[in-house]
Amino acid sequence: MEFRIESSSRVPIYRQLVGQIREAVARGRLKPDERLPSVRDLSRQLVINPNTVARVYTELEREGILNTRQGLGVFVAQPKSDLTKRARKDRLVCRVGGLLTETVAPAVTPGELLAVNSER
Amino acid sequence: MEFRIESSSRVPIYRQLVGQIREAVARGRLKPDERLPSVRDLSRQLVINPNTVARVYTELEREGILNTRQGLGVFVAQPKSDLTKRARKDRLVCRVGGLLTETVAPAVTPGELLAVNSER
Amino acid sequence: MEFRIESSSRVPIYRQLVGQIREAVARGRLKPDERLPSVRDLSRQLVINPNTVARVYTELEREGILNTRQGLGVFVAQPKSDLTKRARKDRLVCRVGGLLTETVAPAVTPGELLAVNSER
Amino acid sequence: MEFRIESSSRVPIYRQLVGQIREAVARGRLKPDERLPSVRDLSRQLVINPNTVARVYTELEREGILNTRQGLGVFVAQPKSDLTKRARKDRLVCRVGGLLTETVAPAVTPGELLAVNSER
DNA sequence: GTGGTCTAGACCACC
DNA sequence: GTGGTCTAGACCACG
Repeated sequence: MEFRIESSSRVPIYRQLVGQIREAVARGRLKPDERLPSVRDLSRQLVINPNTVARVYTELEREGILNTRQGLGVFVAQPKSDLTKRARKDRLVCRVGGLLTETVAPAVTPGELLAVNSER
Repeated sequence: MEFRIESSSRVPIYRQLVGQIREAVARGRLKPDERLPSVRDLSRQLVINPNTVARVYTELEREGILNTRQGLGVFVAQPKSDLTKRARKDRLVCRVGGLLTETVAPAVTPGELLAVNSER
Repeated sequence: MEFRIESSSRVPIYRQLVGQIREAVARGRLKPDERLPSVRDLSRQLVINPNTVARVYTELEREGILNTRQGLGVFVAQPKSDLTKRARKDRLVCRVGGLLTETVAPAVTPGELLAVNSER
Repeated sequence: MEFRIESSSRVPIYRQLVGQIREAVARGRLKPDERLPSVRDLSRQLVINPNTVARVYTELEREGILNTRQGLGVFVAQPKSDLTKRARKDRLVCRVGGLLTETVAPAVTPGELLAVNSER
């Protein structure tokens, strides 16, 4: 499993990582009980501060996506309840709606939106 | 035209205002050549610093959404050229795509996305 | 003789007018001893503040391009010496050079520059 | 890399700085991924307010010339796409054209223009 | 009156 | 340490 950091992005590094791990878990690229790289390894690999990686793991543990086992490492947690999935979906729907109004010229047809979705 | 600032929000004041004005222009609640409140008036009304309002106007002017006329005030700009519209659309499509992967939930159907769009 | 003000421009109105009159005189569209519109007429025509027009005439009079005859109006002055022409040319050469470095990507060929010049 | 502020100039400090950095990047004196002085350092060096430096960096980032990495500093961005280069070129050609008519002196020969270009 | 620029100094998020 | 945001208050150019 590989992660990528875009240092030119305005999105904080820790948020980029959180997002990528969340996505990997959701898509099954990271499976329950699979072990993640250690804080030190991942920080060296991405050339970022170890504190930043630690923060990412902590945050995802609070969300219930990861859990740490003392002395063993950080692991993917068991799948969550449907309730959480529902919450995530609502959040997405809300944010997309926000984007649509934020952009002044919404000359985007439904078809184009779907094309973006299906490409991914 | 009224604006609201939520000081409890984590979103910077100036970004809240930028968003509201952008949206108002996009929705036609603010029309081309319409004058916006003066920097001083709006800052008094929202109880924020005049510099913060000035920053908002400056940023929106750089985006081509507003333009200022020295000594007269700040006005809604004429709609942009198709070229710029194209650029905005590309930006939107790209950001929506990013959202779709960032958010874990693939449990959103195309129909739901469109519903969000049509509501607005 | 007609003048045009672009209110969306960041260039101050009075500077736009000064430039247009200077150009008109230089190109011979306004000839020596020709009378310009009165301050009040021109301000009404352009829908700008009379003070602004007055400032323009004052500035051009200081430059020796116009002169006012009390009770009669403002007129185009007699042609200037070559020394002033030389000074203007130097100014232009300097400003074009500045533009060329200011723009980050000077992917403009000499031929293109000349094309701009000849079109006008 | 050194910057100079002329406080006697009518050009705002932040615009002087923006121009110098833009030029340095264009000329290759500042190379992609090179780090610029921190806001605090540069403000101390030039004896100006940190906010003014921050404004410069913010503006250049919006232009895509710089990008900031949280907690690390501000860096020269990678060269832009051809599309953007094209836009810049168009802008330049347009502005040069404007200069040519604004300035009264048509007494500049094509050869002189080119001389300015090649000197730089 | 309008916006534009600058300073001084504060607090915050991120690394 | 880094940049980002906000406030307070000053002075200037423009209309």
